[in-house]
Amino acid sequence: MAGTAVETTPKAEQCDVSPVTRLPRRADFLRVAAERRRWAAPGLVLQVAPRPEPESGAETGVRVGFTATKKIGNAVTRNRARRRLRAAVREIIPRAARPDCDYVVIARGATGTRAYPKLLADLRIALEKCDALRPCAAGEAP
RNA sequence: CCAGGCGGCCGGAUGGCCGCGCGCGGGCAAUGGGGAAACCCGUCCGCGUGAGGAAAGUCCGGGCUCCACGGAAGUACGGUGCCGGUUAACGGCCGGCGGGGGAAACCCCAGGGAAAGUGCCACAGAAAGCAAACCGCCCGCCGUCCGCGGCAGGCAAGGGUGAAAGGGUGCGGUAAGAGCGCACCGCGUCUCCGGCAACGGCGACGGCACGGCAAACCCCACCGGGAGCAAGACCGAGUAGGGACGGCACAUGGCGCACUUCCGCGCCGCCGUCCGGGUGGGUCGCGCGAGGCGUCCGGCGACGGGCGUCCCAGAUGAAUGGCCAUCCAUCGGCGCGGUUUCGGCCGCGCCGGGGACAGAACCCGGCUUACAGGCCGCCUGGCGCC
RNA sequence: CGGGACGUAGCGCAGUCUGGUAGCGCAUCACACUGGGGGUGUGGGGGUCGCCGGUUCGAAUCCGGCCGUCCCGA
Repeated sequence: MAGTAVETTPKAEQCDVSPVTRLPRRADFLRVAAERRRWAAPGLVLQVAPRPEPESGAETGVRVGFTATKKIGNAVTRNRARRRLRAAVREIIPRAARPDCDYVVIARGATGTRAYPKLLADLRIALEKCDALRPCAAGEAP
């Protein structure tokens, strides 16, 4: 499924990839959570909020933050969950997500053990359910 | 070969695709982007480098940083606790000593003081700490239904209670008994000897006087200022109810320096100038160190010293990864072969499972706890063979 | 990073300082009162005292080490 995006060269012209940066501040996490646009999949929870307009107008692409709480395990478990989510996000978000939003991905207990293709599917479905699919990529959804 | 004990070490490997942090070099992007500013930053390529033995728990000890701090004596509080050594230091470690366990190798022990004092020892038991006598034993006298009973004394062997009952075992001794006498053991005191010491040993004397609990209060000896990298420093915007400095005013009082005493010190009100708080703003602190490895010397050892060599993570919503393949170690099942002390063990093949505990956050020395599996060395005991 | 509290019956708590018997309320069970339910009364059952060691004759209690939960401060 990663191959489909690579092969669609003509589409890539109109649907170019957005650069992904991290969301580092607690205030941003709170703002995204307050928006209450969220979807819980078996492997992850996704929260979405429109990015506040930077008046200078320079878009920096989508911003993504990760959360792994103590509830899902010790430090090793949390690190592994966050790294898998990071890998999944890198594979999906730049092409499939609306570029004018901020995202927070929260790890769940199954994040570390869920089969990777299913984790990718979880993220796609969550984007769709949160109405955060990139318009031109909507038809590409499985 | 089997069983056991001790010490040390390792803790998956190789490859493919796609990525991350930091450092260095080069190209492109510049009149560049974000931001109030300090300050931070792109993209492409190459090279280097990137978690642990416990990085964990945060139980001790230090370095470092800031704060506090005048001195003396005593008190309080907390910790440690056989002796000697080691160390920057320790509650760690090493070597001894003593006690306990084990057939042995070896293992375990908060192991100072109970004749400084206070307290406790439930239940049971006559009696629980100071000597005493419930059943009992015995001489004498009296009575007698000849079983024994009473009185006056002597005794603590035996019984019984208990975790513990005023030394233990044996012989002698006696009316019965008793360290009453003797031997051995234990205990105490003293002399001498060995040892730096803890302690051990020989001997003499004592004739049992000294129950246990100090992880009960306590006594003795020694140690201890407080806080922690969110320490702290600088930069930026920028304020007063805070601070510093200068001037004026000023007490007899109040507060503070753990407590007390003595001496000592600081602060309090007004004006001016400068600084200054929060907002988890930014940068530094932030990796050459009680450092790693090798080797030689001293030491039983912990450890110390010399020489050579290496530079070895620095994130901050937090890099060190995601996915996959093969191999190896290994586990379960089946089959075949070998061996056996009939419990098993070893080798080969096939199928399936499948990587333990766990992630640096200022650094270091320990301790404690978790951990699939494996390797090496030494020691003790048993069996077999030569 | 620093500090503190708690863990005892199904639930909520005493007992721990000062060591020897684990107790109270609710719930639960049986019986009685009632035509039945509720309610009341009487009686009963139920606890590895978070786990592992140590001290002691004896540990829920004292000491040490682990585990878990919660709460403060910076």
